[in-house]
Amino acid sequence: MSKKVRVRFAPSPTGGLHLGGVRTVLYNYLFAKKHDGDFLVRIEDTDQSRYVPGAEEYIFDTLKWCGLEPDESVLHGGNYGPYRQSERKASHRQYAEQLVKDGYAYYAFDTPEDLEKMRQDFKTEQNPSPQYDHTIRMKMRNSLTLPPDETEKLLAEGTRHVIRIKMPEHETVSFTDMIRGEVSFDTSLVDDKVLLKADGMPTYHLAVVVDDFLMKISHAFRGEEWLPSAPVHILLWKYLFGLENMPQWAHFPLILGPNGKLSKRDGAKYGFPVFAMNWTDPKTNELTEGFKEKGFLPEAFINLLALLGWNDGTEQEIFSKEDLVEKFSMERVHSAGAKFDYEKAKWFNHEWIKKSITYSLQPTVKALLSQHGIIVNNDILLDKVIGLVKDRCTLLPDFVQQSSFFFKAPETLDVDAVKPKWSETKQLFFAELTRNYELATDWNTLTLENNFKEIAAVNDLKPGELMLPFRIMLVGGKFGPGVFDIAEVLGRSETIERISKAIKLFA
RNA sequence: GGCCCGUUCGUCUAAGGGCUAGGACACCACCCUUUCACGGUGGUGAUACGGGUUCGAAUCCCGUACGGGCUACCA
Repeated sequence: MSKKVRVRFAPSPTGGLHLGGVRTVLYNYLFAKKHDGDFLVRIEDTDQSRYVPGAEEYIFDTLKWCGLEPDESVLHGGNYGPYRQSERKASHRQYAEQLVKDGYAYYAFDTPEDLEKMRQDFKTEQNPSPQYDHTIRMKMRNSLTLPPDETEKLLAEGTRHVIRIKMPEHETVSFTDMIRGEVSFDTSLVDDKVLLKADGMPTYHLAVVVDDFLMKISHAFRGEEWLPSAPVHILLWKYLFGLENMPQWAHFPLILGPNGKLSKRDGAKYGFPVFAMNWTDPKTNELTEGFKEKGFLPEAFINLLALLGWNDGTEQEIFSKEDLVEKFSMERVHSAGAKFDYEKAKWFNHEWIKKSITYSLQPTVKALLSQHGIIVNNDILLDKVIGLVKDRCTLLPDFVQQSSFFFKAPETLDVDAVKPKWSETKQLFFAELTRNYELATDWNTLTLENNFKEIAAVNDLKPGELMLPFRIMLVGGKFGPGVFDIAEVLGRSETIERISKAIKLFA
């Protein structure tokens, strides 16, 4: 039941899942599946003040859409719950107390005002943001500076306090990152991070270590922004559970926007989505567009995300989820950040639409068309249409423009494209074509085209000059598949009707 | 400021001491197509800079510059 590889993804329910977040899940998922391990999701909801209602559900919806459903989570059960960090409160406190007892941590009674004062007092030009570290902890109000009986008294009275880790003064902490190799830190430069907050909730630092231990996590992967706090986590593992039980770490590079770190704002600013799915912040009512709603296929989305910072060493770029599981390797993940390129993202989607089987696109296209007032009940027809137009659709909504005219005569025709070159002979040609099509024994692309060209030849007209008008008659504009293909799908009566109506319009 | 991570075409990247630094997106040209696309062929375009090590460096080492992250009782 418990497998060798257990990885977990731990989002905080404070907003939508952006590109970097989804890529982190993806890589976690791929690694777990590749090694036939378990993929867990734990929710980091220990910060009540930043908790956003609905965000947790949103996260699971996103995972579902991407096809990255966890084996164990709040929703999926399992043997290592609870999967909401806030539900582990008691257990976390106990570990923090243990650290104090062992001399690796201490109680601190400083109020927020005290901390603010400290930052002001010790601020210099060389050090604009002084930390609560070994150089100043002996100047603060904590169980290191207070006499033991006073500490006891304060605790007994229920004075608000936190528990901080006591960073060693001069030690080098190092670990091997699966992507970066050996990374080391001087502990004297790291501050005494809060482990347990005044409200009894653990901070991420304590929670990630305790939970990973309890959940028997073998590999812990997260974004590069966590690298600076890694020494704290390494030390906690050493103090609490032993380094030999510590998971292997990997820190993924960041995904960058056009101007540095990719932000929510970049989406609106540069016109591309940054979240997997639409996310409306209930606090501000601000909408951040999603790839799903923009018209991306989930397969394309995870494909493009996977390739943003990883490749298999060959020239292959299109990977299905199964391919990715098979080919993925942590060693080939880049260490440098990758700038997101929307043009390339769209290319991936285009490739996936082209390679999609027509019937798999049916429900999506049907829904899209019905949003535009076109109800399709002929699946065979729809299938033909999708097959005809999918090569020219980059985003899913392109299907609307590319295929509505098959189901509904165009409301306006691009008359200007025809009129300047319209003539009596051309009008006569189309009248004759109509009669011919009415009587044609076969109704297929080939016959339609042959008859068309024959009549043109008889009337001493170049087919080329007639194709555009014909297209405008059927489609309304200068786009779409081959005209005779369109006519075939449209059927005899519809084709003839559109020609007749248009002739009057052009005259 | 300090600490950490990073630096190959505009962008994503290949090449982990050895032939003209390869591919993809985008862009340009041509072909195909009497629409728009798809497709095909070709083109422009990169090893941040300076030192080492070496017969030989994009690749290893050092420095500089630049970019990013962290520096909360947020994750």
